[in-house]
Amino acid sequence: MELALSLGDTPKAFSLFENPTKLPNKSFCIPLEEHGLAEKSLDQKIDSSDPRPPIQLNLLPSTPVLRSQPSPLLRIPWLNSAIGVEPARVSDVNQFRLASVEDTTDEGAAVSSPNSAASYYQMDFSIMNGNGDAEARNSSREEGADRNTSDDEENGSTRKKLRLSKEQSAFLEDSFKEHTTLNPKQKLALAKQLNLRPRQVEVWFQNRRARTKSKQTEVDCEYLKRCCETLTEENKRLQKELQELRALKTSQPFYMQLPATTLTMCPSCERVATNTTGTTTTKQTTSITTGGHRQQ
DNA sequence: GCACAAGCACATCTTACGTCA
DNA sequence: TATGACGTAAGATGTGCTTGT
Repeated sequence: MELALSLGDTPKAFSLFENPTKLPNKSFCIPLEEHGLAEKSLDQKIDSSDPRPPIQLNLLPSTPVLRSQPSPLLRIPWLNSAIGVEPARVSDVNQFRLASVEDTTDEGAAVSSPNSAASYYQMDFSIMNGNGDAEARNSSREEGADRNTSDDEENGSTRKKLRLSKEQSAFLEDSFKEHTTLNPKQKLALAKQLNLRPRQVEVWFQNRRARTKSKQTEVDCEYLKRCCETLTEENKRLQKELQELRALKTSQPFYMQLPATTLTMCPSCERVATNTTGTTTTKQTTSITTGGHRQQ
């Protein structure tokens, strides 16, 4: 039995899954919501009056979302049961990647820049923004688009960072919910739809994945902490029980000949063992010496 | 096998924005 | 109320790795 726990980024440690992108879609996850760690920014971005359902992050430890960083924690069933977490099944959210792609370079995007008359946006987000702040943001975004066509060094001004409008962010979030990586066509389509450069969309998705992973790491840490606490308690309890049994054995040697009244489960192999004096029988027919189970 | 391009993760920088004294 | 310091979120950039051609 191969146990592998990780705090953070140790993808190499999980030899069971060399290529996470080929993992089955039955992975478990620790929903952030359960841990009260749902992204604050997400909450901020999604207006409470927004009729759309709240965006739920499927932060899958093993989804293709973060292809090199599968979180293995919830592959350990006894850990889940130990801390009382009922893992949620999730569906694959990123099943498609088109093999043939068209040109998606930013140069290509420049053709459909916001200032291009040939652009055919499906949604005019500059119109959708109803407040002056958003308008300012859009104007700054257009400055960004202008910067795309003219070098920063050209005007010598410091770059002005754009802030995506609520609508743009919500739209990107929705897209992210559907697929956390973009193929070039999707990237282009999103960029056109949102009046952004493809590079911006790409960067947004990269950052989003990174922050999702960061949050997932937080969740994993919390999860491991709880596991550790639970196991420590269990260890204490078992040590105490062992001491009592030893004391009993020395004081009442004949008592131990009686059959045990409790069943114990080996946490490593999950086999139920009936303990009697001097013998241990498992309820499974397979060898109990495998999988790290130590016969006592 | 090598070169190249594309895409990604990751670390980091930079800027906008909210909070608080 | 205005303001400056501070922290945080998020957009942007650079770098190295992987993968496909």
